[in-house]
Amino acid sequence: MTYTSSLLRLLDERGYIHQLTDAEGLDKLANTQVIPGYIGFDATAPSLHIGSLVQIMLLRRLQQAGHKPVVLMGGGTTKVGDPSGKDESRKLLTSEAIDANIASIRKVFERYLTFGDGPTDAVLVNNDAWLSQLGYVDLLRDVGPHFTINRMLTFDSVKLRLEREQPLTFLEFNYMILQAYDFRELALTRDCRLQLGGSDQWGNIINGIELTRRMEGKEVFGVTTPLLTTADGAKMGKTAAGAVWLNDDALPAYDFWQYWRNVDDRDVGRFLRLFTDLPLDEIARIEALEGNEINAAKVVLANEVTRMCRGEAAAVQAETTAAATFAGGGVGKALPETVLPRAGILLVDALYELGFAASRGEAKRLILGGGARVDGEPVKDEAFRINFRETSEVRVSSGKKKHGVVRSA
RNA sequence: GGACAGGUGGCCGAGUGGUUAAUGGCAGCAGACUGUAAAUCUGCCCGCGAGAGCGUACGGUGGUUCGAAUCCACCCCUGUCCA
Repeated sequence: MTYTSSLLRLLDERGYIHQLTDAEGLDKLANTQVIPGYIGFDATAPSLHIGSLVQIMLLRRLQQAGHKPVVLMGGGTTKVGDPSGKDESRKLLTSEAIDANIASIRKVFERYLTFGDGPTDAVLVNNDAWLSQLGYVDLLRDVGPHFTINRMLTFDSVKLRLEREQPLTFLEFNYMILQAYDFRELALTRDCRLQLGGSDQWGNIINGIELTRRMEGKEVFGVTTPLLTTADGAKMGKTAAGAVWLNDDALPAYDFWQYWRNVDDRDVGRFLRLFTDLPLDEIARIEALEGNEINAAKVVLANEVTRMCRGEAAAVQAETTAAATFAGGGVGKALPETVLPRAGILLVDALYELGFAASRGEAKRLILGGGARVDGEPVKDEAFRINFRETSEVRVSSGKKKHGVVRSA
């Protein structure tokens, strides 16, 4: 359908919409009032990674379209553990750790959203505030009648575990109930009318909608985004070094920039629409570039996303460093760096210290496999020592993409 | 509580007494080709050690044996069915 509200038009044309519960109803509502809409985020780590970036951008779009973003931090649900997260060891975090995580994660949201007390200003809430107040019997009586086990068993997260014959604890089984309760709570206390989320959250969102309707007689809506995979089918955001974290202190800006610079050709246009504020006609123009020229679009993508997430200075420095490193064969400021004693050090140790190899053995194999370079020259001798005769800094590379600097002490 | 089936390296999954640091696949890293892309082909893929080698590893603990992921005992965990 064609939407009349600026909100749904914006989301639609930039590729955020996978499913929505009542397109017409939501479209109408978006035209008549400011809609507080929320998305839930996990608080198990001190930083979110780019797997959550669509969701963050979604809240940003909500605000851009004149509505109110509500960031729901799952401080309470974190204590229970999401069963869809495979069988991850749900280590029990202390309340202090969870609070610290939330404070850290908030910093990223502040780059994407405007917080405050105004009608369309973003707010951040923690579901621990209400979940930890719940009494078991009360909860059972209030919420229990609205869920049937029959239905709960049909949920993918549950079905998957059962089919794979993996354990699903009762604790985890309750996760969906608490999530549904969140929607009802936010609808009641903050007049939240909309929950957004990834397509894997569809079931949870529906549960919340149903529960809110049954308990409060209130109509609320849900929107999901397509599950974001890279063009070759992998889940987004995992690299060798681990997740692509959003927080500065979790991943250097240079590496963050490089992630975007290296996306698959086929992903460039989609990512530009989702993750940058560039106008659509501009995106259409640069994503049409072919062959080698598509690289220019990737640089734009990297610059825009890094600027938004890490700030202007970080983006500029990352680009400068990349240019110097790849085009000039030189050394840029933002490369990883390690300082080692003057007396000639083993290349093996340098690779290890720079984080290009997880162990010295791995570093050796890298050298023997022909992947190590010193100042651009391949080195195949695993006993190679770096000497600082001429200069006090040497460029050490693992493969063609990972570069670092070794300085003499 | 009982019967049966299971627990192997990041994941999946072979292996039922020795030549097994453990077949194969996925993921990952590197090389070639390229455009810091994709696809393809090749090599690597527990740790320490220059090396010979040493250490650690097949749920846990003991045991049998010259020798165990493989056999035995007990325990823990998971699944299915029964009570």
